[in-house]
Amino acid sequence: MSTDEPAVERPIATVDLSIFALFPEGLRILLVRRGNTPFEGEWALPGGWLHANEDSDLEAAARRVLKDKTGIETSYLEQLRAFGDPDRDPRGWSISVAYMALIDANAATLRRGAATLDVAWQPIVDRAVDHVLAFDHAAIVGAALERLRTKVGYSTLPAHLLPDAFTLGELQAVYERILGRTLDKSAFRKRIAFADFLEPVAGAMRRASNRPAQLYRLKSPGATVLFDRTL
Amino acid sequence: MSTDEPAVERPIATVDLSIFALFPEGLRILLVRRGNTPFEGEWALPGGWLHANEDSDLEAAARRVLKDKTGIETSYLEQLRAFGDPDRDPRGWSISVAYMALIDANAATLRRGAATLDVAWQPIVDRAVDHVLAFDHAAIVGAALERLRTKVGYSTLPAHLLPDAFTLGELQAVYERILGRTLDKSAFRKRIAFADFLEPVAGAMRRASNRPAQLYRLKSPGATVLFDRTL
DNA sequence: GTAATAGTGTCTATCAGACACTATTCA
DNA sequence: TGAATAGTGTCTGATAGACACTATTAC
Repeated sequence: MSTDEPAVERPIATVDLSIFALFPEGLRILLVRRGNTPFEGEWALPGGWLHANEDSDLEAAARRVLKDKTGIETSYLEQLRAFGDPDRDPRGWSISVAYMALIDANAATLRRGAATLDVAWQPIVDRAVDHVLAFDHAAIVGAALERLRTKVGYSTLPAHLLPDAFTLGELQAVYERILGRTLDKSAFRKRIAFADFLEPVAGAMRRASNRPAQLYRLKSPGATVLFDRTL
Repeated sequence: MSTDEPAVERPIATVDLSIFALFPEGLRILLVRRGNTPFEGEWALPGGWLHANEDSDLEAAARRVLKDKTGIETSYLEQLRAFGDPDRDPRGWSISVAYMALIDANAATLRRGAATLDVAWQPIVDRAVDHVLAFDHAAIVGAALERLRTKVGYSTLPAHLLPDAFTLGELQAVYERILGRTLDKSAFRKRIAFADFLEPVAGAMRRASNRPAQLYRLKSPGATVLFDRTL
């Protein structure tokens, strides 16, 4: 890092979030409709400027946005990467630090916010959103989906799309829906048992018109366990 | 992304590089000694401000820094992530977009540059640099080493630390030095053959006082192949 | 009983790692 | 010849996936 600060303006810097949740119809992403220029009226990722006096770092800014839009404070949140070039924002050279969050759809209470016309869960169809998005947000969503699909294959990440307690059958269904293929029940359970990241909730069972299923929760909700082989 | 631009100043934004190369004594990282405030006289990662009229995006800025310091244009370059908080730079809220580069030590010609007092390959000892570094660059180096060591286990990444043509024995030695353990020759070669990312250089052999070894090169120097299992 | 899902056991093809063996050069 | 590294073949323990089986509930 040199100190030859150029006379030109510093770049615009924002934090933008790809917040995913699983619905009965499939995977959805939280989008907002912009109430201000540029791209007024268009759909975009929730995000915003850094608040210099409020945000202690980039992740804190992302958590602030997540809480503002969904009310959720504890959730899986991971930085994807930074996107930056002179053209993605018509106001000039800009940097977006992109984050991905996974939440339980039932735990979120959407909040529109002052600067947005609308906020909604939009379906993911064919690995993309079926809307034109503001800025380069379509590319950011593409990178987030790529990361999600890749990481699902070798991590405990999908558990964050479920409520705190869930059955192994429900967890397997989440993996299958995101991977887009069926998994063998026996092999899946061996893998989960080996990874050793779940603990049974004592006495808690999911009851239906069949044999009841044991409920499990994450041993360490904050830690994501990586498998050493793909599923 | 909302448009409620605060009255406060936009953050400082820089690109900083962790450039690694393998020397006979071990892994080293390229550092510069700063010639300007803040942290004048201290060692830091090579990096700098975005050049609004010159850089077409963040990676172009990183490639510009890489070329300025080493003369190298083609190299493995990967964004780590962005680091940002109000305290890492005494001048105020700042963002560093961190990149990791791997180069062949013999291909680099170090260039000091106007704003730096010195530029040198510093050894990596115990997963860190044996110097106090400016800003939060020690944390960035730690993240780069973490990414390097993790990714080596399941990718073709170490090949970029070698010259264009190399033997399988040399490639195995690079994996072993970065992983810090020996690998079985037979298993290693089976893995490399399965990954199918090398091609023999016709007729080119490494000669010594033993059986000559076939030289190989990357089929696609730009693409990094990921294994589906760890080494 | 049936329907439905939970949960477990067994078999097998595959493969990573261990290890030994052959091959080819220089000195 | 010996030294050194290149390159290959064989065996074995571990295991992912296929598949069948048992278990337990509601109705």
